[in-house]
Amino acid sequence: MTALPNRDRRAERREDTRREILDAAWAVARQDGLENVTLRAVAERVGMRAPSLYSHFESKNAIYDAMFGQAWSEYLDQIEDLDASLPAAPRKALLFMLQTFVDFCTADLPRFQLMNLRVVTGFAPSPEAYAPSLRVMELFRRRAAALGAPNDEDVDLLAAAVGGLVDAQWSNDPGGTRYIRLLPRAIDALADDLGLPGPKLRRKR
Amino acid sequence: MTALPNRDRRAERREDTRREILDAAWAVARQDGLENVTLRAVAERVGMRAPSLYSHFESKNAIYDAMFGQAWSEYLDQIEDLDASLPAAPRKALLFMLQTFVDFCTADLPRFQLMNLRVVTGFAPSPEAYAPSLRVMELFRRRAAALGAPNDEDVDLLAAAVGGLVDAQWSNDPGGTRYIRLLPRAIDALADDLGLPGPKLRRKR
DNA sequence: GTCTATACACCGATAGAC
DNA sequence: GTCTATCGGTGTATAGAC
Repeated sequence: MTALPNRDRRAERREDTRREILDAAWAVARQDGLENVTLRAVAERVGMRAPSLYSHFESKNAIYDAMFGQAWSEYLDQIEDLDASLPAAPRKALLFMLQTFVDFCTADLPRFQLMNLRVVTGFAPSPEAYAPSLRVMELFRRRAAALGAPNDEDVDLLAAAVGGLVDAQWSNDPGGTRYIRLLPRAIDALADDLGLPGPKLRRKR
Repeated sequence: MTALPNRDRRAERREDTRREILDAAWAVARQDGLENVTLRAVAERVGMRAPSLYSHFESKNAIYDAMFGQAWSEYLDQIEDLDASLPAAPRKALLFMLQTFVDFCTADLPRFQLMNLRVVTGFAPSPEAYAPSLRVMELFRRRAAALGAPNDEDVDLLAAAVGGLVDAQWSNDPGGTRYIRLLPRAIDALADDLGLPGPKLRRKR
């Protein structure tokens, strides 16, 4: 009976290659647009021929799928250990949380398109890739409940409104702040409606 | 000196053909998805070969452009003569206006994607096609001002939030009402923030 | 297992005959 | 104005070298 190595070096290398391919895909997406990602362009960036990618991903949509999961996981990592640094005031805490999402989404257009819009037709995230986005939503619900907004509908409305602000920002004023600067006002309005304690984030006009 | 006919029959026929092509493009978009529209599929539907479309549109993006303008014009027509039938209560009037937009956007996914999202990369609407969407926004601002919301920022926030609701509806619960049913609550919250007179659309929890 | 070479069917677009 | 023929590109599939 031979001893098994305690690390599977082959699997590690495989995982490295997969990550390298995904990095290349992100780079191409940022340069040429999310749906202008081509297997040939990705392959060239990692020093391969296009068909070789099929040794690591079973299709182009599988690459999109992995990118989708990667993006949400990255955001999840960023907010997971944030409980300690949340402000005490409920509205400020809400703003802080949502602002991290807005910042994350406005920093990278193809990432936002992949995470929040259904830009790539024929692509629907697999349950596995969808999981981290559900965890984000769950975490958000838990924190909102702790702040005094226990209702799922409230969180849905807030999430949809924030997504709408980011989308409008990218669509109508890319690089500017015309829409996303309205986030504090949106939170105040909703918080008032929910009966969340003050103080208000913005002065009333 | 020969008399000119008072109608340019040739131009009329040309316009008819253009409209026929656009109708076919919408049909393909609804069947196969907005970005799976191919010139060959559109041409087949109108009984042509693909290259013949170039006699009527200078590129595929020009077809998208015309569709974009068509969609917004259609919505503009629908709401232009609505002043008379608006409810008297400000919040009800606001809800009525926004509900027409939500209904219009939830009725047809490719149309919504073309109007509100930037799904087709490399496509940006021409100034000419963009005009009717600006007229819709202008009309909306005018009516909101008449209802007591004269500030551009308020209208921006409301528009972005409504767009977010529709997008979340299509992305996470297509065919359902989970998000769009929150419209009255969203309006109440914003209206309270703006100091718009009641009565409220929804009972407070 | 990993990669290359090659092929296929499709895409948007153009040239030129009629 | 519509056609055929064709171009360079695409995603995808498979055979086979190593």
